[in-house]
Amino acid sequence: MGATQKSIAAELGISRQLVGFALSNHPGVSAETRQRVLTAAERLGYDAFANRDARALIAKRYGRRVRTGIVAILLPPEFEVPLRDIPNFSQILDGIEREADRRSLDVLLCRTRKGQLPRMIQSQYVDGVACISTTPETMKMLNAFELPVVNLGRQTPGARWICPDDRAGIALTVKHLVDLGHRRFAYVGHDAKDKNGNERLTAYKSALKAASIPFSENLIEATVVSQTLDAGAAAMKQLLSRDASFQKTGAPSFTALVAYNDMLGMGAMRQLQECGIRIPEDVSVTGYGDISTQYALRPLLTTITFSRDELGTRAITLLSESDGPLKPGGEKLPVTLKIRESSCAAAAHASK
Amino acid sequence: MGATQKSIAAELGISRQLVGFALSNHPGVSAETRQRVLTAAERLGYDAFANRDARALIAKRYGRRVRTGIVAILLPPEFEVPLRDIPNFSQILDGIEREADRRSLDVLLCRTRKGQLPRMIQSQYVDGVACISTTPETMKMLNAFELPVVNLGRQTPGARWICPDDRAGIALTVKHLVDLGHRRFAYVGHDAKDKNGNERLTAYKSALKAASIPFSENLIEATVVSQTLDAGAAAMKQLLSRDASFQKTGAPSFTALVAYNDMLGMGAMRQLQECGIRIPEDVSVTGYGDISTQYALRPLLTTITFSRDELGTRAITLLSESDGPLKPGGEKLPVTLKIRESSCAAAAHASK
DNA sequence: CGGTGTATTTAGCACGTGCTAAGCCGGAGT
DNA sequence: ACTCCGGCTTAGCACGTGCTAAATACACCG
Repeated sequence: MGATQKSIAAELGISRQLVGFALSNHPGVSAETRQRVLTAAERLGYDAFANRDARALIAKRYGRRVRTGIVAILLPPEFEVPLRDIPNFSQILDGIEREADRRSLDVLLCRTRKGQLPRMIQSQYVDGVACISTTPETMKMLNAFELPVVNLGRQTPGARWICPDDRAGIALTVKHLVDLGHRRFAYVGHDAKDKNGNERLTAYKSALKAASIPFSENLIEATVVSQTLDAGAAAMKQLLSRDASFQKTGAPSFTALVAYNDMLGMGAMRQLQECGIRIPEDVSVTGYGDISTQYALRPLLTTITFSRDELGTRAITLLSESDGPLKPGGEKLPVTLKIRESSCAAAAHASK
Repeated sequence: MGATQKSIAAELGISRQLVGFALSNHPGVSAETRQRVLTAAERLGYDAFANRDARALIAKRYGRRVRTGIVAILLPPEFEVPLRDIPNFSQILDGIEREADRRSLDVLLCRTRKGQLPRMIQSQYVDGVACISTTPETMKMLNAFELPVVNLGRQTPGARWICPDDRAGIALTVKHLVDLGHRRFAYVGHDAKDKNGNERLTAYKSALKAASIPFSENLIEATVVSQTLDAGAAAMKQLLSRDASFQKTGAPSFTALVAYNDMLGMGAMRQLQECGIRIPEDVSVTGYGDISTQYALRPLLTTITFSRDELGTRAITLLSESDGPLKPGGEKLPVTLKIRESSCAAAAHASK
């Protein structure tokens, strides 16, 4: 099927090596021979890619890397996050796939298996790796390879990452709530070990400060690592159990709730509703990440959104334009506030 | 980095060939030597996969195929269907990915580029191909390769496919509408060249017959190939322009509309609404495929759904359990009726 | 015509593997 | 002692390629 240098050489009655030189634009080949080789190669359907085993082998011989035209998407381990729970995964993938297609790259989906990096990555069979919200530990492992690697949606010091602009996002949500007249805030879903977690909480605090709203540590609730609806509900349960106002009157001491992300926000919302608290009339809730529309929960979350497409395309662009490791650091994507059904003016609450 | 047979041999002071025999369980190697080789291989981190170039090369030498541990997902060309418009793509992918992970396979996303099959498939670098609703023509091209190939969600004669059970699905929807008291039906979105199209229309006709409902060719509307909202709306416009009752009274001659799929159904619904026809009060609409929840359109479509997960897992199972071409033919997945907001009793219409 | 230099071509190695055939070595049979 | 045989080990080829070094062809000059 696929032609080889040998078969071309046999066709033209010259040596295999000469064909190799001609195909790789080596100097010292007569123009006439080169032309003959090229046309014969065309005619016989010679495809360097088809014989990539040999090329890979020879590349190893000379300590070079060979481009495979494959970029790996490293998914979080399955038991942690099913694909459909990755925020708008198909949008990210859409961006990735479109840009990869434009650059004639293929996309390989793979996962870490029991702490081990995928063999396709370990054996350097990809041109780059885009990670979906991967842990700093895994990023560190990836740094050992001579590959461009970028983490999407999660800040990881010492590695390259692309994230939504958390500071701006939280500032937008708090401003939105303040503009609606809210003065008593709570925050749910902080993870002190997480870089994004710290950034969002810091932004939250400084946004409150900017609006001269008092900040109470008591109204922050942490969650376990698993970011599920149940985790959000549990966190809210905790928060309410410490809330003197809620214990006495059934009305929480806050009218605005900022959640670390949509999933936790929805969980917290569910818990609030189960306690007879109406949303948004009693408490306005905001999320982050804009995944709530996938779920049939009401009300839809007011949240922060950003272009998942751009996240994907930017990642592929970054990877394909470098063939060595990327220098550590991050870049932030612009965010917008999506006002939906879970937030309303605090006045409604006052007049109840 | 990666150990080779050579390096193991050097370590043990034996020949490279002996190492090769020991590793491939060749008979005629003393038990002691074999054990020494295996422990040394373990210790040095010998990974057959890492040296797959050489294995691929030698496989070519002996006319064998070498397993790469990669299955390709062949997407429809980009300009036709963006990923997010593939019905519940992330669910299918979820099933694919989970089963692939379980079998230690990786998943490669690729597209046909200007009519050409992806090079990864052409050069036999995958162990199998799962196609997403691919055309019969492309399936024919794929049949030329010595690979297991299966088409998902579309019947393709001469190739292997997995589909929802169209006959049962349409029977369910028609029965649902009949049970609601509907007697006057219309159908939108027929494509005579499409196998599924024919199957659904045939099922539609025989379901009507079973309920002794008269069938009018006049109340079937075809569409162009592109299955978009606009195409659905255009088809409905056509249908209404031929509808004498609608022309005279503004009320269409049908109270139940069966659409070939959700996308066309939603388009048709939009067109009906624009003509002042209420859904479901005036006309009940059903779709097929259950993708409407992704869109913010109201009312949500009553539709046929099936397990996208199962579609994916079944595909991977099929591919990974065969290393030659699959014999042509299909299998059908069980479907269920999802009653949502677009259908209601015909009585409501009668009493209006 | 022989020598010298340059343009063009070829020989050969290596990458790491699977398989065939040939080599080695100890014990049994004649 | 010589041959033979079976178990174990090694030599060698091939897959297709990129590169180095050697070989060949060719033109030129004294």
